[in-house]
Amino acid sequence: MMDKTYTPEKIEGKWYQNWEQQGWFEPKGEGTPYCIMIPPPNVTGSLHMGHGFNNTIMDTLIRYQRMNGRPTLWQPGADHAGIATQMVVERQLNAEGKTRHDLGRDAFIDRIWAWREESGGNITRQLRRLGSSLDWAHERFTMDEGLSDAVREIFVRLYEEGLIYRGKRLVNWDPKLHTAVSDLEVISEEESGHMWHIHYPLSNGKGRLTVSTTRPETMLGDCAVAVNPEDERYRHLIGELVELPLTGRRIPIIADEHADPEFGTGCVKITPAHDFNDYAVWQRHRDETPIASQPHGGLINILSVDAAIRDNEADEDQLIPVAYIGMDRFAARKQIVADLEAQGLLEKVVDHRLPVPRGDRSGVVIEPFLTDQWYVKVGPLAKPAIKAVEDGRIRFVPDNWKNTYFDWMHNIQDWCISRQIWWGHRIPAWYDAEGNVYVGRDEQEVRDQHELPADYPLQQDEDVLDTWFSSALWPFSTLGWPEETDRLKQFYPGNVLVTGFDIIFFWVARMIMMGMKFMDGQVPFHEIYIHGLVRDADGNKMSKSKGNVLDPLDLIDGIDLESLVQKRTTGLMQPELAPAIEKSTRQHFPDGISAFGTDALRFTFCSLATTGRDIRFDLGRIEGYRNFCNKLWNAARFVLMNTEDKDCSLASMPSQYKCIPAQNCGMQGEPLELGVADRWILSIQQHLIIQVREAIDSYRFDQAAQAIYEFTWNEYCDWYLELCKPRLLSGDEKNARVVRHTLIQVLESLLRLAHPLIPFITEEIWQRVAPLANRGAPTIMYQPYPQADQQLLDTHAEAETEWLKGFILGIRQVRGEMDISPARQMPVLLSQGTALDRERAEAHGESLLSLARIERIDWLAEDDEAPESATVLLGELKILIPLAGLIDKEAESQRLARDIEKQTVELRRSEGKLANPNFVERAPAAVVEQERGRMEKLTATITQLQEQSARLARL
RNA sequence: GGGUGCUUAGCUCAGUUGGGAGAGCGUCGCCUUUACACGGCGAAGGUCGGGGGUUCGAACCCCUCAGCACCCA
Repeated sequence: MMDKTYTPEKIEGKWYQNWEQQGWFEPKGEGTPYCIMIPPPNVTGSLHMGHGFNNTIMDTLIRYQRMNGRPTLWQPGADHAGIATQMVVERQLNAEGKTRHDLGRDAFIDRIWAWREESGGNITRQLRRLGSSLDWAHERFTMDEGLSDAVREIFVRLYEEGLIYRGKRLVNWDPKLHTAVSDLEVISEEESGHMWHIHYPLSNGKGRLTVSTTRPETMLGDCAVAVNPEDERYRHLIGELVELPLTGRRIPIIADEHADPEFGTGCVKITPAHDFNDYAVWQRHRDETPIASQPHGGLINILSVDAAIRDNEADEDQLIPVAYIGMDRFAARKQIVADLEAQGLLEKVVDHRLPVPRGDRSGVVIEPFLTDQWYVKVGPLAKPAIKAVEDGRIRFVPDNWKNTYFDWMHNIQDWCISRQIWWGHRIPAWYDAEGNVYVGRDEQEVRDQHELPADYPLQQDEDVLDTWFSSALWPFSTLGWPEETDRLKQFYPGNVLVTGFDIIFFWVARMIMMGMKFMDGQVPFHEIYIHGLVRDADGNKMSKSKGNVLDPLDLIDGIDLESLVQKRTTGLMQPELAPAIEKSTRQHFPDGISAFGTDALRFTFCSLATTGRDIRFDLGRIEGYRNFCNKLWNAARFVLMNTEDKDCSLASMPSQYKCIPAQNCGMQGEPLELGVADRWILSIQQHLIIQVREAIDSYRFDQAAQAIYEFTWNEYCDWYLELCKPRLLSGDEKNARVVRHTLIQVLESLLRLAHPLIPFITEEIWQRVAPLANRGAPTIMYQPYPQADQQLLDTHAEAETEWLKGFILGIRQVRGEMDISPARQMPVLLSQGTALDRERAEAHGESLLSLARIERIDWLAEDDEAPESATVLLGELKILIPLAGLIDKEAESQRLARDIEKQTVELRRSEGKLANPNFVERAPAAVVEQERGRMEKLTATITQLQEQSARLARL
């Protein structure tokens, strides 16, 4: 006997272990391969709800295709998350009062590896708890040897082709982390600031120019003041010089389009080493003598790696005024503004909103900074990648995401790939004392290639590569590239990439570029399913600092309030946020979170997978789906109670269920005569199968989940099971056998149908149910996914069951509206009606008595006067429930009045439409016909109801 | 400034090529009926953001306004 209540924790762990131990997650079989590349989670982390969502979808697809008989590959892995990981370990060191420099590079990296050993397990444990059927034997990590080989190989090949170069450029510099970061790692948001208006006196003493700037401290590095060549106010000054305050330098006034006459004073200071726009201006003018003759050709860096004012170099004289040397950029700003004011050169300060760029990891203001960096020349790689999406070799789902992709790809900038950190793939470039650069797979190769003797001093580049560089190779590097492995042949290209829209630029586009470049122009995947991002119940993005993250495991296992508060408030980057987080946590989860189990969580994720961008995660939803699991569980419990150790007529399965006689279930092998209800449920299950397959094939997991839910609860449980009960109790063994047979068949295939979404509960129940259907097997995982059987479609049975439902619903409605207890049985009289009604009423007498709780059904003779009754109309048929102390006459007459009112409104609309000649003439005939039918039916119904109402009043 | 998306029941969301708006949760009423109270039965609840247009007919197509969200510069 099954437990009365579904308890996920009793089944989930056991099944996962079993599946994994049996090796069932590895690709098997001969068919067309199916492969999904996992978006590698970041080793520093633990999985959040977004991962849970993403993995549920991938696992559902994988399980679906596996059941369809295809060899499926879904390989786990993680990326090394250079900056994030290094930060985590550095924080640990800080707590010990050390820095990474105390340890040195090698010891520090050892330490990170050690840390990864313990933290990496966290993610894999979570993935397992989610039921992910990943091929664990082939887990990969971007820093493992094979993938590192791939990284070096690609770097060298791109370099040799001129697609990787080194250059001194302005980069986004993170002054806290001391590294360059790519454009994508900079988050620019509007913040409050100021606009300073500063006077720059003309060198000839005949007046001054006023520049406006949001960053006055950078003036120390100015090389010019630009005005718009069209600007009448300043045109005559072009070519003159101004005194750069505080520095004693003279800089030219130049003409450049960059100066916007509408903005501020129309005069812009040009600081090419500290502003991207100014750098561009400088590039346009650097050959002009007034610029070229300045220190460093006008490209004057004034900051240190910490974004403090730097010291002067030996040959610079006093380029940087000594007064400011060593001051942090913000302190320097204050001082410089004060000094300008003291000299009467500050005109005014106004409040100003401006976009401020911050590092996505460090949160500090990013500084445009002049450094040597490595770049990928992206243009040539982007071209074929754009074409692949244009001509449909790669398809976005939903389709319009391709526009986002095109937008970015058409305006793509060269990619800065070097990072000044230690954790990552070290750049395979070596330098000699002369400043020559040698790129190769390793130092020996470099020496061999360039005929450098072993004692010739070479120094490897200190920098490492952007993590996304290795992630971009993921679809082929994880399959063994550059070796030509069988896996690579079998599983590249993958079928679909499942991911959120937030990494289309970071990852998706780069994988396409690299994949096509190094896999002979073959795309890495054919479809990209872009899903929404999981947000909290209020629609806010989940983040550690907001303290609104949910751990999928806490939804599976449950967590009490105190532990949840604890979890959310420890290890915060900004500990001062803790009280607010605690408060809102207590408010949102006053009772903590109860245990819902993996299947409920997965079903919830599936049902949330609509085409929208935001997915609000509401506890009410998961609770509902936990209840669904319980419903399925109890339906199975009912079925098993009535079928185990009983004759289920295994010998005569309908077409798709052909099988051999079972040993453990007495069966006579007699032919089965399916009843209407049996044919009905089998028929609508075929519709369900079609629906679910279509839904999954088109990535509409919400529709798949909805259809399964609807069928299971509202058809199979609410109607079929209820219709079975009287038949099982009737004592008619032949009939009971048919019922048992159908109960089992429908449940068994329903379990297979639902398995990709809710793997655990389906496996658990299936193990008990399948033998009764003569399908016993070690796992449901490799059972065929149901296919609709046209022969089981039965429109007659469907129509007849609709009639039966209508009958029962009508009576229940009266009962409900009159607040009649279900315990109270009621007699029913039938009058009028067609021959078919009589036939059906006869055939379904028992079902009607049972489901509508009817005492007895009698037909009213034609000349008999009906007693005072409540009336339900079912087409021609009148169903009468004698009031007889059961129903208040007044209440019934009110009920009728309400009904007449409702129907009349409908009738008016219908009549109005048909009275419109345009409608009758222009609308399709079928629509007009439908409208006529509707009107006739309404008219008849209203007439009947009115008659009934009048009769009631008379009596 | 440019772009994308959203606005449907109290809440969260579905809604196929335009042909009488649905679900889950919540609410209200009746009920320990032998699978399930994580339940059963019934009910109430909507100017489909506002306005205009196309059409015999618009939640759906077009224009416009408003609000919200995100992306890019």
